[in-house]
Amino acid sequence: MENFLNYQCAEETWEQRMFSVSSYQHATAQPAAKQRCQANARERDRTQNSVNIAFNTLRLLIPTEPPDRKLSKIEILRLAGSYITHLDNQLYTGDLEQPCLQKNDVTDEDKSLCTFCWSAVKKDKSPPPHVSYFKSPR
DNA sequence: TAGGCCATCTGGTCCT
DNA sequence: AGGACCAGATGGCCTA
Repeated sequence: MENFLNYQCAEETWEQRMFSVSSYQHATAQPAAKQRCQANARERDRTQNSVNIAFNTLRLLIPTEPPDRKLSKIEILRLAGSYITHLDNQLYTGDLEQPCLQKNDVTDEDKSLCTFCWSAVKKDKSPPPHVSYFKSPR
């Protein structure tokens, strides 16, 4: 029974899927299978319409270069955190003209500049080749 | 080809 | 009881 329920049903209705199993299984497992497919559909809908939209909404708030740069979900989360830190630094110093400095202990002169300040500072010139925009720690 | 990323399925837990 | 939420497993796609 467990094996029978362990199937994919994204592309077909549960009734369609029922035709591919034995009549015994069909007769005994139909209600459970239907419930499972309904639960799958709800979960699919939740992922697509709640989780992914939330990620997309968050993505729109993160400045990148280029603006439409593709970000993975983990990058969105990490950069959102970095961006909040960046805004917090600017709020703390009260000086929006001065680039905020990262609070971590990086020694490289280039890397001591906040990732998001790079965006403002380097708008007219490209960054050094060893510094990529919005690096995410991996 | 290995690794990263993603969508989907699944079963468990919690909530209403 | 049924739905929402969550995390693990799995398989497909893409890229270096």
